[in-house]
Amino acid sequence: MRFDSSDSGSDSDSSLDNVPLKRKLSDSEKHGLPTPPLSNAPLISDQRLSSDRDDPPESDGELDSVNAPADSELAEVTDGSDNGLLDDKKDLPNPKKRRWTTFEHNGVVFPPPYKPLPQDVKLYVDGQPLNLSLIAEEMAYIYAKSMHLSHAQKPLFIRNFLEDFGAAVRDCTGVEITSIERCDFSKILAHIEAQRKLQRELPVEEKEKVQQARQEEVEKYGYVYIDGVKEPLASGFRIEPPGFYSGRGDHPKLGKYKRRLVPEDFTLNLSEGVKVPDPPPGHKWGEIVHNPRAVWTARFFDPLTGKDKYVLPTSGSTTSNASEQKKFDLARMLKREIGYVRKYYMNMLKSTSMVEREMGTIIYLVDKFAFRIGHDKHEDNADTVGCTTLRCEHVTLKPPNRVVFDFLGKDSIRYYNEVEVHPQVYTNLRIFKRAPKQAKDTVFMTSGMNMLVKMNAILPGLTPKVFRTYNASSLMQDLLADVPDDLTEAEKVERFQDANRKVAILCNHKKETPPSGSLRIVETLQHTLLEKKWDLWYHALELANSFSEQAEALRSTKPWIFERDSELTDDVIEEIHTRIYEKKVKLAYSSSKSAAVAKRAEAKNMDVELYKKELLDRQLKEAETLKEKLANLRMNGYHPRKLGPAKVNIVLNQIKKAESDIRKTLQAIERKQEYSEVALDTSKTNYIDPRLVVRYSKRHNIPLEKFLNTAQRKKFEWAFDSVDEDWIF
DNA sequence: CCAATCGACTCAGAAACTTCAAC
DNA sequence: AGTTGAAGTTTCTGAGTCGATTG
Repeated sequence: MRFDSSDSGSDSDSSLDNVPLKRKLSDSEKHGLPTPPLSNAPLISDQRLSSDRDDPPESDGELDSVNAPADSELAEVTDGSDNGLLDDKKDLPNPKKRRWTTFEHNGVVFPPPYKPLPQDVKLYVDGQPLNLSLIAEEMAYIYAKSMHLSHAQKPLFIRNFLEDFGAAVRDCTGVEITSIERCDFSKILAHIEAQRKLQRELPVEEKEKVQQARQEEVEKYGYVYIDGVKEPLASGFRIEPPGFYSGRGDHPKLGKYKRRLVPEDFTLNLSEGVKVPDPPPGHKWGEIVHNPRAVWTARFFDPLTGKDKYVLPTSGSTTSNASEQKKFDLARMLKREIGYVRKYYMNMLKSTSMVEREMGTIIYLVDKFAFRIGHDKHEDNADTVGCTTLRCEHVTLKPPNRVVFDFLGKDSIRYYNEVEVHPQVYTNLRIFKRAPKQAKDTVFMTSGMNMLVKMNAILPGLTPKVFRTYNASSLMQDLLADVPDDLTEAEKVERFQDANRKVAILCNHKKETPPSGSLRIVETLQHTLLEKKWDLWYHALELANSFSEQAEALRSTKPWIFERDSELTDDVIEEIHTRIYEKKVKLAYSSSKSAAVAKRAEAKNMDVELYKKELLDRQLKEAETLKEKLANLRMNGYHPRKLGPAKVNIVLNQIKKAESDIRKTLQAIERKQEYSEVALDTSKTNYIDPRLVVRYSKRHNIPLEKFLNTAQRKKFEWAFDSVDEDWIF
């Protein structure tokens, strides 16, 4: 037992009194026992770093079995005079360091100016057309373009929109708009639709011209030359047009107007002596700076959010590749040290210092559930939380050691998970939840910033995010290792996707699902399923009617086959029958038109048209006969004709086929649904070490294209060569 | 000194756009 | 054989993290 039983689960925990009310680290707490001294002295010896097979035992990732490190062991790791991680830290991007000597680019692309609507296209308020100022009209136009989107339906969005748009309308017309219902955008909407249609129907060569112009724009503005090397920029070099704020979740500023940006809003970053790009005529750049410690080319202050926005090099650029690789190598470093790190924070869990105890608990959660750390944020943001900002209402305790987490995380994506935690973690959570709180009802007092300091003290370079990367990549590696060699390529691709999906679930990456049943493919599958269920039941009835040995045998082994599925109501069966009939008719028409039929006619030396017609007639007749037969079955209560002994085996096979079809269809539906809410791309692009993908591809000799799309392959080019099929994360 | 804020970067899902394939 | 919807891909910009700076 790692923890004193008197400590865990006991109400008499006297250290409760020590719960500090301030998010503040006193010196003694920071260095509180029983954790090792946390000076800047390196913690990790060379030997520990160089060997990844040396880790203290862990039972398949279960923390519960991790023992606290013996003092001697800690002493040993504390003693190391040289620290590989620390060395590595020297290579981390050092913001004080110069990143370039020459830094040259052509500035940014502004969106085209607003083109006024034709005279006869107006906004109507209370049935009256309004003569809007250019700016008010532009707002109306932009709103009309996106009014169908779901976030634009939210009352908050409409309220904020009406506030800003209403002011603009009042300024130019004196009309007060008090509700959106009084506004009629239909004329503008129709105009937008007409424009779109025009765009769609543009001749091919015109479309190509547009494409080419866009390409030239990319060539001119889409790159920065860092020390003479051409590096691609993220799409932000195209400046965002005016719009209405589209924050996620319940963001207080949803629907507020974002005005058009002008060159005066921008700061450009360039090296001294290079040509400053010409601002658009009649304008000046806000500021020109020479900041060699940063790689952004342009920046503007967004007055709505109060934050700076940057134009930066994008994936595939040298700087991005380097930090990408650094990120994964740091995560690999954590993998090698994870035994040590886990012991360390498991030790903290029962510290007499409440701050230490909190921090241990936080690291446990970050490690085990891949939570983001969470930082304090300003109130006029959506109410989302990370680990250190969890409030008591987000954490429900269920004795003896189950916990339900239910909160909105980044992008207001809901995290819901009921889990088992280590008993000590459970005890700690109970103490923290019960402790008297200041204004905010947060579970923990420690801030995310304090956690950064703490983690860096445990392992230089370690941050909360590293746990996410490490756990994602590590899980991916384990899951891929389980894939046997003798599967087909398709199966191996599927296994890769399944692994990818499990990683995405760990990271809680989600996507909006289309309303259930709206997917045609799911509907078809559901129909197929019902059809197969009908098949099964019908053939079972036939078999039962044979009074054969086989029927009796089946009745004793699989009695359920003879039972009518609860979904097969009379109405449903009638629908199934209609579909079967319609399908047959459709098939008749399409097959009679096929080239194969024409060929057959020629082979028989018959008139093709005549042959086709005869065939069609025959098949249509068959369809009618089937229809009647099915109708009769329904009418007389599903009594198929008596089955002769010769047919028994045929029907048995049909039953077998129906059974397997049902199984396959159910699997297909399940797979479809399982994938419908999970976003695979985010983890593939940001958390799974691309070298794992390359290794899998090489090991099973499957082209990389099956796993990564064009953009991802470009992004991960740096990983292609360094990896063989034995590479280990 | 240290908590709050700033600056610069990575991560994120929705929507738009493009291509593909099934009727 | 053209339409239509789904799947794949790109664009867009918002929302985090985290190291440095500041008051």
